[in-house]
Amino acid sequence: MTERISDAEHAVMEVLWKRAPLTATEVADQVVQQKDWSLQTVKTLLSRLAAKAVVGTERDGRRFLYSPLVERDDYLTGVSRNFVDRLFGGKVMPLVAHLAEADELSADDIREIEELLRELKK
Amino acid sequence: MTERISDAEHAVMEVLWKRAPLTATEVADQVVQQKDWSLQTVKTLLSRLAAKAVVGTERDGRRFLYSPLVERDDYLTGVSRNFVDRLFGGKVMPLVAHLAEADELSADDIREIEELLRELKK
DNA sequence: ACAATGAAACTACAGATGTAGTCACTGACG
DNA sequence: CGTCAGTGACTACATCTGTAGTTTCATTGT
Repeated sequence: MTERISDAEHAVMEVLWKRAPLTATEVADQVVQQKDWSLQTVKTLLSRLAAKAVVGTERDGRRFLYSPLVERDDYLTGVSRNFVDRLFGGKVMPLVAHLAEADELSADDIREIEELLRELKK
Repeated sequence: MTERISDAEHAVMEVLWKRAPLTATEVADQVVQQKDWSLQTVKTLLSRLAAKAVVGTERDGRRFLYSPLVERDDYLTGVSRNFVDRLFGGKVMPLVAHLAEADELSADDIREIEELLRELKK
């Protein structure tokens, strides 16, 4: 049921998740610092997101204010589960194991994660 | 530099990663148990993968034998890094934290990961 | 030698995606 | 009051993806 968000759209969402509501121009100003896109491109992405009801629009005089309609957390949960399911058979352990073996985990990372897990077991 | 592999193509790759080389028909036989695709669809996917040099072809008389040219591990590393970079700022901890908060981690999962980390620190 | 079979090659086609351009309208400015 | 700049709406268009169908060629059994 969760609407699909493409990579390009995701960059726009990140801006809105950081602060909202924003006008299209404000969003574009932020996005352009990351991606080399034109204002029109950002507007198109906002329209598509609005069409999918992933962002909401609120009229403000001549322009619109855009706000996310889905929580970043919910989105992350969805894509994370999907990712782990597709690539690691739904188990997180193999993912962590893989990252570790690929040297994507520093000693500090490991310490941080251990502490986090200790907290969780409270 | 790592060639993009689409979702559908990935399903085909999983079969080849399990066993290779295989003929197109053999691959399709496996894939069809998971996805409800026609033989032609699987052949198309194999062709696209071959065009991208993600699988290699070896003539065997009248037909071809297909084998993966990229290691599953390398592929996983690439997509995992990309995933963690895009969604969690490149840090694994927030990912684990997120999964934990979203109740995607069972107590068993946590124990397993802890043990894994302990091993790693050796 | 010929017809049926099976496999690769080529073609198809709609929907999603990335990346804009252009049009029309409206309020602000001179 | 006429012009311009900002804004949303609509249009564009090449690729990529998912999902096949059709054509062609070689092989194999009769």
